[in-house]
Amino acid sequence: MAKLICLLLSLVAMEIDFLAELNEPQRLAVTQTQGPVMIIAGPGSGKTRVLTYRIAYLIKMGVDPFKILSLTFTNKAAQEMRERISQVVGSEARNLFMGTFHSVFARILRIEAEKLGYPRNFTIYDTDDAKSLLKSIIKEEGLNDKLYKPANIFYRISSAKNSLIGPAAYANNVDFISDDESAGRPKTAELYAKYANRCFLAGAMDFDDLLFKMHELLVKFPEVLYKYQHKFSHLLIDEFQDTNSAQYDIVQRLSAVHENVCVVGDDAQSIYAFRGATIQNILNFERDYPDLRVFKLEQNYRSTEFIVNAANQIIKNNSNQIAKTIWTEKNDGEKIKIFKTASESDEGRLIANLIFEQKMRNHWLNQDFAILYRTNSQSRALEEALRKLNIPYRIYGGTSFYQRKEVKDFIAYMRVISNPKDEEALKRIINYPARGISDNTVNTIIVKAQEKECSLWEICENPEITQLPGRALSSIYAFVMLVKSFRAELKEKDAYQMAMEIGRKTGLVEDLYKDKTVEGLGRYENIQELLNGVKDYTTQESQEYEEDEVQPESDLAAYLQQISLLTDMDNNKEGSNEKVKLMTVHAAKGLEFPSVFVVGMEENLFPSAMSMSSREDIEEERRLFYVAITRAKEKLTISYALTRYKFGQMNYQDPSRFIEEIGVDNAEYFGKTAKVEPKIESNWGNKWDENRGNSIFDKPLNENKTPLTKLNVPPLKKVATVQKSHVVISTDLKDLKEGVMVLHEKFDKGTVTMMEGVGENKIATILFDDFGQKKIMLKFAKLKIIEI
DNA sequence: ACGAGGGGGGTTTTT
DNA sequence: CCCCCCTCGT
Repeated sequence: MAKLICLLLSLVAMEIDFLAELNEPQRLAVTQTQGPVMIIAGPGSGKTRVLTYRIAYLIKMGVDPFKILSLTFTNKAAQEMRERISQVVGSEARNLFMGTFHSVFARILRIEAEKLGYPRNFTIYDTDDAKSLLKSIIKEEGLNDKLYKPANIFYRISSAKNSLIGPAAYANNVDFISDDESAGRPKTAELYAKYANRCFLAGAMDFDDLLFKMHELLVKFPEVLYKYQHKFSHLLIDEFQDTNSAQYDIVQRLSAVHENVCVVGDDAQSIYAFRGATIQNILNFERDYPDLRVFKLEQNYRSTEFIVNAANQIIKNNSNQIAKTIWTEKNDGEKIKIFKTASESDEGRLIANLIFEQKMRNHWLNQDFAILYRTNSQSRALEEALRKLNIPYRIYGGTSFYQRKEVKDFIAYMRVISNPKDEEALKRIINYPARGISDNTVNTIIVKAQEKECSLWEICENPEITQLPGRALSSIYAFVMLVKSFRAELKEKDAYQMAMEIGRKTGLVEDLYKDKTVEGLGRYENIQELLNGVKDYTTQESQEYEEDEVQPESDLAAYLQQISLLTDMDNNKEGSNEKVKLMTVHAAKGLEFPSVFVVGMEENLFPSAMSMSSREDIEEERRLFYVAITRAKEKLTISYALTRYKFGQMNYQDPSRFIEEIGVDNAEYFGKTAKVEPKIESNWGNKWDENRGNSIFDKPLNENKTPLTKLNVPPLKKVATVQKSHVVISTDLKDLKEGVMVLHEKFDKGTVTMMEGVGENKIATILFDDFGQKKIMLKFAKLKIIEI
């Protein structure tokens, strides 16, 4: 009785808590626990809070956490949500089934794999593995690898899988086939079939297979479908606008019995169409669930008024959207600052200075800042500038830790030991470290495996049938023995012990240890880090789940599956909490920062040149910009550069069309001219012709091959006199080795003198000011003196 | 078997 | 420019 009262009291207390913290639509979205629910949630509208409370509420209402499946976009989001829920409901939160689509399905597939003919410890091929396999298939088929590029074929296969089209269906699919034919790649369907078969023989699934095979599992095995339909009584899907048709199909199937499915999304923030995501899912959802309750969260708690206004201004240029108006009560903010800079490095310096200044003025910390860009390669110039001001930063995304060569090699050993059929891993290590198995031998094994329709490993176990010479055979025997000796220990050892064993027996760690070069040291440290990671994983797993029904999964296969789905975002590196964060806009989805910098707002960069062929493309880029600016809570700074290097070639840039869309009332403009011009006059080159005194640019660039370090001073040539209101784009002498371009306003007056002949493939230029003191050196040929 | 050096190709975003 | 791949030399 007392217990019941307690429960009631806590329910009441909780209800009050919820009511206090949630606004009306949020509260409705939380408490509508039965039946299909769709929450359209604008940026900063408390979407995560609603999801968190909804799950907590479900648990408090007596739903078993084991029966709740919550699919998020990143593992980190899941982890954070789990923590927040456990603050409300306690340790029960641990039993929630939470994670990304990919990781949750991988977990289920691990349990059910054998039904599909896969081993339980199947490997997950990452994109590199997949492309490498495709590359060898293309080669084996004797196809022209200029025409059949692995990346391209991979993309085709990926799109097919995301539309639930298997190899057989692909071969009969009019759209796919006609596209391939007109692209001159009629063999694509065949390659798809071969690829799928090879993956199967290798006991491997790629990322898309995790969805595709999950779907197959539910379709082919009604008892499995039944099992999971009843296991999960409540489904929650975050970032629904970024799900693809395969994901939607699976969600529909899983929720078909109870229809307790809650999707949360924002059509205006859909930015993953390129990997099959479709807003159509949101529209279909209304069609497929007539009883659907829809809630719109339109109040933004994150950003100040100017930012929200600008966001609304921008998104209204898109034709395709669900009507909603985001509003905020925070009306005391400052305007968005828009900076025009001369070059990429100038932009970097500006941002670094602004961060420095804002830190001082507002007593903000490094972690309050984020710099967002369209492409990963843009981080370089920013890094340089931040480093010069000693501002600690951390880059998210880009080449992940697990993709480094030495790490991949080490992991390949673990993969082969866990699943010897894993072809890609086997190929990596079969002769690494060198053990006398040549490329030719490996090719013979591949051919034989093809012939026998089996994995490479099975050939290695019986290498006699290849009729290879005795020397090669004995090398293979030795290799097989090595792997088998590891496998024998698999049962009694956890992942960490196995990893240590591998490091010792293969000599991998020792080899790296011996290498005392800087790179070698780095590689050694990476392996150490990897081993630490394995250790953390094993201890964590066994501790956390000790008293629970959940099985500890600290074995090698589980570890491997987990890391292959880990993103850089999930990686909480030491000290990254005190750093400025650099990432692509895509990676910033779902995050927020007090001060946000959106850099490189130039036409052909953002929007990307690759995404301007259709209205849909442009609209996705616009949504991406919308996502970018709505990350900012208080300060938003946008910048663009007038020049940018691309393949070592300097190009003049136009400001992004999106800058205009912000609206002049929401922004202040800074830079060389006071106002942002919608179009920059393209007369950059003309003035030059008038001013230049000779034609050093006409000479072939690679005429002089003196290395940069041997800096001689050839005779000077007077080229031009800079007049007032001219701008010289040049390079600081100290920046020479990095080739950083700067805009020098100081050169209001002065003589520009140039010389040629320094640096490989480059023409260097030296500028003197009138006082003959400051020397500024140009590394690049394309000096321009322009009038503003 | 490995490295240096030439040649060619790429230019988006990611689970 | 940068990175990958191929070749050729040791």
